[in-house]
This record gives sequence, C-alpha cells and structure tokens, in this order.
Amino acid sequence: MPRPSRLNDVVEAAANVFKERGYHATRLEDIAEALGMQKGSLYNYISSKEELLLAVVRPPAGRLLSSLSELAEADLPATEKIRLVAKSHAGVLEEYFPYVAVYVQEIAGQGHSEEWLEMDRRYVRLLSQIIDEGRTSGLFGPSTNPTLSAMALIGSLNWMTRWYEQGGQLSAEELADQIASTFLGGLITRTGRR
Amino acid sequence: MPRPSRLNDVVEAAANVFKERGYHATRLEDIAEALGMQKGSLYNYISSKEELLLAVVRPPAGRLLSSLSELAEADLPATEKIRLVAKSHAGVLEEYFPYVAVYVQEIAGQGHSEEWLEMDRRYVRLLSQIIDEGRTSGLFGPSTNPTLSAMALIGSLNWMTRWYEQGGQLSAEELADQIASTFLGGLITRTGRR
Amino acid sequence: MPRPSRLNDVVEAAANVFKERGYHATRLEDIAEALGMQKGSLYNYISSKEELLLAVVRPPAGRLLSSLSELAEADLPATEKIRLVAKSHAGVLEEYFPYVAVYVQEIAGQGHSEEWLEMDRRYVRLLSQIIDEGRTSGLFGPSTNPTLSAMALIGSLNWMTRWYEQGGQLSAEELADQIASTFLGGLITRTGRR
Amino acid sequence: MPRPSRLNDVVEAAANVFKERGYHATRLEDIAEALGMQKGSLYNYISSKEELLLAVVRPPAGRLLSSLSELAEADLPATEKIRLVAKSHAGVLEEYFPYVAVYVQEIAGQGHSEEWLEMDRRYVRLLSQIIDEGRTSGLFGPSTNPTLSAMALIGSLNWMTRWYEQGGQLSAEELADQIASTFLGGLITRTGRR
DNA sequence: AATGAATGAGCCTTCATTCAT
DNA sequence: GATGAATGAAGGCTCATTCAT
Repeated sequence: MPRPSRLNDVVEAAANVFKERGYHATRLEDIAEALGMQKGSLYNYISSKEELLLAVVRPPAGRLLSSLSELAEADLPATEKIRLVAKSHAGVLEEYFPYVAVYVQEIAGQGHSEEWLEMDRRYVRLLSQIIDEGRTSGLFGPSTNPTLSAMALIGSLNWMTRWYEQGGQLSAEELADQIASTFLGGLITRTGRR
Repeated sequence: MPRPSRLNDVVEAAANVFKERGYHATRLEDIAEALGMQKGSLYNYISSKEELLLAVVRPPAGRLLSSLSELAEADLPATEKIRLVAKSHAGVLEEYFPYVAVYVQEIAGQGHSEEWLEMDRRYVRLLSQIIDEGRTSGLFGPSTNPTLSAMALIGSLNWMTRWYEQGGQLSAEELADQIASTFLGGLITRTGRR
Repeated sequence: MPRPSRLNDVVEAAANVFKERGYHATRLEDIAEALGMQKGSLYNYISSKEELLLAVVRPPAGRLLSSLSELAEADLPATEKIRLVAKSHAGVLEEYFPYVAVYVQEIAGQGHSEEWLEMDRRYVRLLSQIIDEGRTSGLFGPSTNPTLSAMALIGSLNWMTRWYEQGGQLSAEELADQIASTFLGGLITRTGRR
Repeated sequence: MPRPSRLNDVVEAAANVFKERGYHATRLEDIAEALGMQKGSLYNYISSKEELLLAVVRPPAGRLLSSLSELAEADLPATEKIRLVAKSHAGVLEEYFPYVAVYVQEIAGQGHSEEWLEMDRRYVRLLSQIIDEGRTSGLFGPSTNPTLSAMALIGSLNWMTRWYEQGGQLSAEELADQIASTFLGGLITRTGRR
C-alpha cells in the first residue's frame, strides 16, 4: 500500500511556518527543515512558493465561504444564522488554525488578486444579506447598516487569529458564541432600558 | 535658514508604500522612487529598513494608546467612553491612514518584539478596564467578558484598515460611531424583545 | 559515491586571490570567477567572507604554531632548535604559500581578535623561551634580549612572504637556513675578530 | 596671519586611522570624525582617498630611502653603516610612527605600482651593496648572500611596525641597535668559538 | 572652508528555483 | 523521491565622490 503523498505534510508545515513568520519572511528552507528534508525536495510536491501559499489558504477560505453559503440559505431567523455563522467561522478557525491565520494575514481583505477579491466580496455580501434579512424582518433595527455590520463582525472574528491560542479555557466556538451575543444584543443590559 | 529635513517625507513615503505592498514586499528602491531619489540616499535619514518601519509605526501606535489612556481616565460613563474610544481610534486611522494600516498589518497582535507586545497588552487592558467599569456599574450585563469584548471591538476597528477608503461617503469616525452603537446596543431591536 | 566537497577548492582559490589583491580589495566574485562559479554559489561552502578568511588562515597558523611547539620541547641545543624553527617556518611557507602570505598580511601581529592575539603571544613566547635557553646555557651571549631577538627572527621570516617566489633557485627552506645562520652567527666573520 | 592649511592635520589623522584599521577598512568618514569635520569637507584638502594614502606614505618612504642613500655613500666601514642604517630606519619609524606603519603594511614589498616597486628595489639594492662592500672588504664572511641578508634585515626592521609601541622602555633606535648587533654578530657567543 | 544631502556604483548576502545524480 | 550543488536575480547597505548652499 503506497503511503499517501506527503503533499499534505508539506502544506501543513508551510501553514505552520507561514503563520509563525509570515509568508514573505519564511524561506522555503524553513519549511523543508520543519519536514526534515532539503528545500530542493519541496519541488517534488509544489511548483512555487506562491503556489504553496495558495495551497495553504484555499481550503480554509473555501470552508469559510461554503459554510456561510449554507447557513445563508438555511431556513432560520437571522439572529440564529448570525450566531451559527460566528460559530462555524470559529470552528473552521479551530480546525485549520494556522491555515486560517495565514489566510487572514496574507489574503483576506488585501486585494491580493481578482480571485480573492471576489471571495472577499462574496463573503461580505452573504453576511450582509443575512443581516439585511434581519432588518427587513424587523428583528434588527431599521437603521442597521448591513455592510458595515458585516465588516464589523468579520473583523471581530478574523482578529481572533491574532490572539486566540489553541488549548485555552474556552474553545474558539464558545468565544465566537459570546462575540455573536454581544454583536446581536449589545453590551448594554436590557433591563436598564425597558 | 536650514532646509527642513526630508525625514518626514521619507517616513510618509514609506508608510504609503508599506501599506500598498506590505513591508517585506517593498524594496527600498520603491520608496526612493516615490521620493524621486536613489535608494542609497535614504540612508541619510534612516539606518535600516527595519528602523524605517518603526518610524512609520510608532507615531500611530503612540496616538492610539495615548488617546485611549486619556479616555480611560475621563469622568464619563463606560458607554460614553466606549463610543469615544471607537471614534478616536477611527480619528487616528483617518489622520494617519497609511501609518495605522501598516501598524495593524505588521505589528499589532503579532508579537513582533517585547516593546510591541507590551503595547498590545496595555491597549487591551485599558479597554477591558473600561468595559469592566460598565459591568460593575450595572450598565453592562453581568456576564460580560471584558477582555473578550475588548478584543472583539479592537478587531472590528482594526479591520477597518482593510476596507476603509478615504474619501467615502462616511468618515471613519462616523463608521466607528455606528460600530460602537452596535457593540453597545446590539443589532437586535429592543422593542422586539420586551 | 559522494563527490568530494569543493570546500577545499574554494578555500584555495580564496587564498590565492586574497594573497594577490588583499582581503578587503577582493570581491567574492573574483574568487567565484577563479572557480568558474557564481558568487552566490560560494555560500554553499561558507557563510561569510570573513569566515572564508579564517578558513584560509587557520591551517597555516596552526601549522606554524604546532611545529614551533614541537621543536620547543625537543631535546636539542638552542642553536639547533633555532635553525630548525626557521626551516620549518619556511617549510610551511612553501607548502601553504598563499595561505601563509594571507595570514601574515592580514592577521599576524595585527590584533585582529583575541584568538589571534593569543596565537601571536604564544608564538613569540615559545621562540623567546628557546632563545632564553640558549642564553642560560651559555650558547648565546648574556646580554641577549630573547623577546627582541624572537621578534627580529619572526620579522625576517614573515617578510619572506613579500618577496619569496616559488620556483626560484633556492627553496624557502634553504633561504631560511641562511637567515638562521646569520641570525645565529652574524655577518661579521669570526676570523676578523680574533 | 592665516593659519596654515589643515592639510597636515588631515594627513596625520589619515595616518593614524589607516594604521589602526588598515587602508581599505577605513572610511573617509572615520578620518573626518577624527578631525571633527564632515567627510565631504575632506575634499577641500585632497582629491581622493588613494591620494590621501600616498600623502601619508610618501614622506616616510622618502625619508627611509634618502637616509639610506646618504649612509650608503658615507665613508664608513660596512659594519658601521649597517648599524646606522638600522638606527636611522628606526628613527624614521619613531618620528613618523603611524606613517611608516601604513607604508609598511600597504605599500612596501607589495608591488603596488611601478613607482613603489622601483622604490623597493632601490632600497634593497642600496642595502645589499653595503653588505657586499662588507663582504668584499673581508668584514663579512665570503659566503654572505647580500640580497638575502638585506631582505632579512629589512624584514626585522619593518616587522617592528607590528609590535613596537611608542613610550616603551627602549626607544626604537635602541631596539634597532640591538637588532643590528645581532645581525652583525649573531646570537652565538664568540668566546665559545675561539 | 564647511556642510548636508545626493549620487551611483558596487558588494555581500539571500533565496526561489533548477537539475544531475 | 531525495539531495547537494549551482544559478541568477535581487535587495539591503556602504561609501567615495560631488555639489549647492
């Protein structure tokens, strides 16, 4: 039984090193070293450093977008959708931690290329549509700005890549759940408002 | 009459190019070109590329931190402080746009060095103290997690550097004001909750 | 069957070019050219130009010192030791000609670093001890200044790197033998002195 | 009364720094700094770094050669000439210490250019003629090799630039006198030889 | 005379990429 | 698949030199 190609190992090592040092600052040699091979050997699996970045970054980006797409079409109230969006975003973050971190740092919102610009736009559009649903349905206030709100939520979630550490007390999903709560309900206590 | 040093020009040009291409991807030649000089001439003003990054990044970081410090000590309710924090954060963003963008992309939350780690920690600490005041005083819900909430707000605001464009319909401060409103009051309409 | 590393070739080429042009004036490109490779390729063997200098210079320095050490401990009259020191010094010079020349020009007696200062001191100390033996045993005159005499002999021998050319009538060892004779016996004929 | 041009100061500062760091390793800025001026200002006195080296090196070289020439023609026995050559060589060394050190390190015996090659040759020729006189007159042994002996003496004297320090117990001339004694009479005591 | 700024050539070093073995 | 060596194109930085003020 032939062992599976080590391509996955290569991409994973790359994700880890890219997250640690940043894409430009990491040398292929660093990645090779993490794998216990020589840098030249990497070219048995990839054809360029850039391609390696894309290999790191496409899976989490795809996951993020596809889970958002699914939720967008679900038959749920906007509040519920938002909460689930946050949780699934965080779930992907947790599962593909370094991959997502690299995606956020190097690609998301950077105008890296048309491919990724389009992905950014789609993500924002889907999320703001959900928010708009909530507004239209009266769940959210009429003055809600869907796009801005989407950006704000995305920012909160993406920023997690800069401080979240695996193995902490709260899982990424629990943290995202709390963020979603604040985002939906605000910090201000309702009792004071009635 | 001594000519004014062009150091400011150099730092400004660097901020612009760093924002556009990212620190590692910009060559000193790019910066020199933006200034109409040779790359070697830059060394009349700086002693290394790294130092140039720091020169770009220190002013906005200082501004951000000092304005937060001031507000933290002000005699205002936490709600008001939060709103003002967001607005001043955005004010700095607008005033020093490329500088702040470079700071957020290259430094903030990156563990770049002890100097900056400490700055990150201070910023988070000050903001979570404000949120904690709000909780203690009963303005914010008792289950509020001050640190997490601080992170969420910081993420929303810092993420602006990836999408905000100067010259749009709404100023950065207006956008930040809306973000603060959501953060404080939530998206969900109160009437729907009674 | 592993190819033999070309490190030796690199160091040898460096020795030749350093001798010809001097360390500071030679560009790595010169060395690469002498090897028929690109300058970048040199870094497969060395990690810096400075290290290359040390690689050139350490072998002859070690040889010089170790052969002197051996002779110092031999059971021979001081006159004989001196003669053999000169001959072995010249033997090393001949065998490692450009290496020794580089060592003498760039390192010896230059206070380049503590490592080399110590080597200088040891060489002088050993040689002056030999001379002191000769004085104590009555072979050499009582007013002999061992350190100064050591310096004088070392100077004569090291200066050979500036004029000795391989392939001449007399070998380096023969020349050194004559130098030693003069050093020991003087130019003045003994018969004239009776 | 116009103060004398600072050209002398410039050359002196250059001599000191060249001696300390070596010609290639010193930057004009180092020299300027030693003078308390900016490097650009040096060009009010010199027209190139190379020229500055020559300005440092020509006076001592000239002195060395002219004092040797004078002695060569004097009506003295070869033994006396040799001793005086050594003493005057050392006298120049002491008077122009850093200048001579630079000359010896950077120029003498280096084949720097035709001008200096010729100077080297003349120096050796004059000294070996003196030695040859001694041989012819029977003062020195018949097997004396004048050129080689000249080289040996020159080496001993020039090597002083690597270890002599001004302000020591013995003056350079006293040291040279001892060196000359050894060179003439040898280390071996005559009494043992009768 | 002096200076600060600018120049431009050059050098060391890095690194993605290639390739023969 | 793996490797060590080689490549070549940069890129950061240095520094002798120039020049307007």
